Amino acid sequence: MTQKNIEKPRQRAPSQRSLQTKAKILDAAECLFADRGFEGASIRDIAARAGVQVGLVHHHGGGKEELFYQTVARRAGELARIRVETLEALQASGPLNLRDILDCFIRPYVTLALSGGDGWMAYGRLVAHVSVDPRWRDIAAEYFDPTAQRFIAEIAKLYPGTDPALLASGQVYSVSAMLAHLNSAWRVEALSKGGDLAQIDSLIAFCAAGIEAMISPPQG
Amino acid sequence: MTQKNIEKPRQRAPSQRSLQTKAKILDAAECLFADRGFEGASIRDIAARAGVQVGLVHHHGGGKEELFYQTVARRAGELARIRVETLEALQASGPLNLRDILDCFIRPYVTLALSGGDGWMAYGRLVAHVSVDPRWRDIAAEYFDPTAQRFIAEIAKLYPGTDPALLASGQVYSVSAMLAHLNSAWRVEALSKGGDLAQIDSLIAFCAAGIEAMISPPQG
DNA sequence: GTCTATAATGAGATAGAC
DNA sequence: GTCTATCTCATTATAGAC
Repeated sequence: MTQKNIEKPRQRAPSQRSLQTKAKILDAAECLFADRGFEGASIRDIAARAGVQVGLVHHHGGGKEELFYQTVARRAGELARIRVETLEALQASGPLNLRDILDCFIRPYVTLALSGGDGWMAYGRLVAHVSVDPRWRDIAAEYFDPTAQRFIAEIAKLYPGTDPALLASGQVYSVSAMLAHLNSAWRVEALSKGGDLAQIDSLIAFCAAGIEAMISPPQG
Repeated sequence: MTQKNIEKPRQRAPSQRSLQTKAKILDAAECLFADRGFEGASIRDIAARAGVQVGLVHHHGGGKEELFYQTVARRAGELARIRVETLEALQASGPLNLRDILDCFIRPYVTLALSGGDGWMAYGRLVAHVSVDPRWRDIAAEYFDPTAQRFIAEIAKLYPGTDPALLASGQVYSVSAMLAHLNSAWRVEALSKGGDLAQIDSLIAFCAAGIEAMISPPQG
């Protein structure tokens, strides 16, 4: 039943307590890396927040950089799976338009962030750090690019002959807007005193109309 | 002729050499803060890149956090001035539509980044850090919000009665897309092998159409 | 203003007992 | 696996000569 990657033969499975400890460490690392970035979060802060000893963070994390990778990787697989499953489920019900495809990409993530617990919300801030910093380009290439490529390919089917760079730009702009939607509520509030926050449908409408406008500019 | 802020009475104006040293320090800080974030860039790295001693960075910067503020502030005033002047110049020639207004906000920045020297390009990455991290909300409120408010107000004139939060969200999404345009060329390249990069007009089209779609959703 | 030198702290990482 | 204790190094910041 388990489909965990088995890289090396182990004597035995990790104990229940070990798994819990590792989860606590990843939870703490996720939150602190998200809030303060890689250098801004110290191993000691992470250990303190997880309620464990400093040495344990090294034992489970295998160094700070490796811990950062693990923190990003933990939810990346599940997110990619949900996105693709959502896409394929909707495709089974008929042909999709641009907005449908973007909806399958954006809505699962935003929904998880808003109702999947603090971890998923922090993960959005973490991904924002990864997206901004070329230093983490390997992480982005490994965990995010495959899904992004898949969705770009779906969009390309709708607009054959379109410059791939244009579609890629639209994807990148849309991801940045999605992350801003999740992470910049404080900015929106500062700029609009007293109004309600924009909802997810507005975000998806923004991205879909934006991509359409890029691809098919007004004639003349 | 000088319009520098004079906060305290000083014996004399700073020497030419002092100004050059301070500029070198701010240049180095700008680049390193932009690349590695606040904690990721050390005073020593900044001093080394500026070609000065560690003590001088403290002398001119007044501590690391104060140096970060100064680094953001240095170009913020000029950027805000150019944006508003561009807007008012275009307004003098006739009524503006949404795309015109966004053009006045986005194009000056992107143009400076692409042709105004390495400093302005690095500044885009620096602003991205400020925009992501609530820790710097005071900086954003002081240096970026007034201009953003001005442009939001102009857009609001075009769509009276629109929810202010919707306009603020559109502004935040647009800024995030603009920063992605400047900072995420590496991501676009990874997602579109070999194609040309999208140009600034595509970005503005993306933002304008996105905002229009948010404000006036398709009926039905 | 500039430079050298150093203080004071916090960082990541590890060793070894249990 | 977990914990305590420690090592080693880089960091910010400052003091004081020039």
